[in-house]
Amino acid sequence: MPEGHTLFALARDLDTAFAGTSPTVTSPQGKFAHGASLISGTEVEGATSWGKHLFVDFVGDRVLWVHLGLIGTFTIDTSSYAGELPVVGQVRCRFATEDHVADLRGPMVCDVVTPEKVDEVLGRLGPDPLRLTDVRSDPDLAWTRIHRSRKPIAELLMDQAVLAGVGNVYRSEVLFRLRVNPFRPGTAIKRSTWQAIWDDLVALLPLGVATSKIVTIHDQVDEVARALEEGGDVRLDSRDSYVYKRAGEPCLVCGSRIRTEVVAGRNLFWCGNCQRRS
DNA sequence: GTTTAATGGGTAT
DNA sequence: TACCCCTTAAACT
Repeated sequence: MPEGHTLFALARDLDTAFAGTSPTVTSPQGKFAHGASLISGTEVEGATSWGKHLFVDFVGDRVLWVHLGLIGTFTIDTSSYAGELPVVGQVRCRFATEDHVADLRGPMVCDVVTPEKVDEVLGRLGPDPLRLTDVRSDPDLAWTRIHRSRKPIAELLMDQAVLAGVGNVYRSEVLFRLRVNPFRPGTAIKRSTWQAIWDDLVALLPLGVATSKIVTIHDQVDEVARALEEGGDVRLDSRDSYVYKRAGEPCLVCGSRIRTEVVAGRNLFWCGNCQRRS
């Protein structure tokens, strides 16, 4: 269930759990047996993410490269019996120390690679709104591709070479929040509109990291942002969206029926009445 | 019990 | 554009 916020939080949590340790790495399911043997017992230097890609750095220039795809999960268990945690289901890769067990299931990519390969992967990815401090995360890099492309903006937002980390929920929701017509070609999008989309993602994704939910409804965004500023507990029970998965229901703003159509291979949701901006 | 959808993306046609 | 892969839970029969 991964968009960029999920991977960012996962990298942070893996880093906390395993950096400086030398976990036993196995492949209970067997499909990663060789890769696991290459890194098992080696010290973890740290874990980072870019967009939907996760990298776990090991001493000795070996990197575990993971992409969860549509259905992958990577869960960390910190129970006191973690070292004896039974294997449930198809576990491609397990990290285990005395204190923690992390199980990877259903990834699209799980490979041991070199730092050079990581650079190659990063080179194919656009700016990540969660990595603002990195020089590679310049929104102008995305703009260069967007304003030259005749593809609809709803498709461009999903293109990881344009923008890294946005998936099917954030694209529908951010386009609604900014009232942008999802079918406008990149060539028709105003620069100020792109800047507004980027700025909104920069604001929204950290809320996703903090809550493990995609928060886009304005009231909830305000509530979570305030809680974060105050450093308090960030809790959010409901999981609402303006348009995502609400086909046929009334728009929360104008009451029109929310529409849906497959764009870039996934179900796009939008309000035809509210979203007219270019 | 079987089918489908799911916050993804690569490769072939 | 179509097909394929990966896993799981919910929606079907």
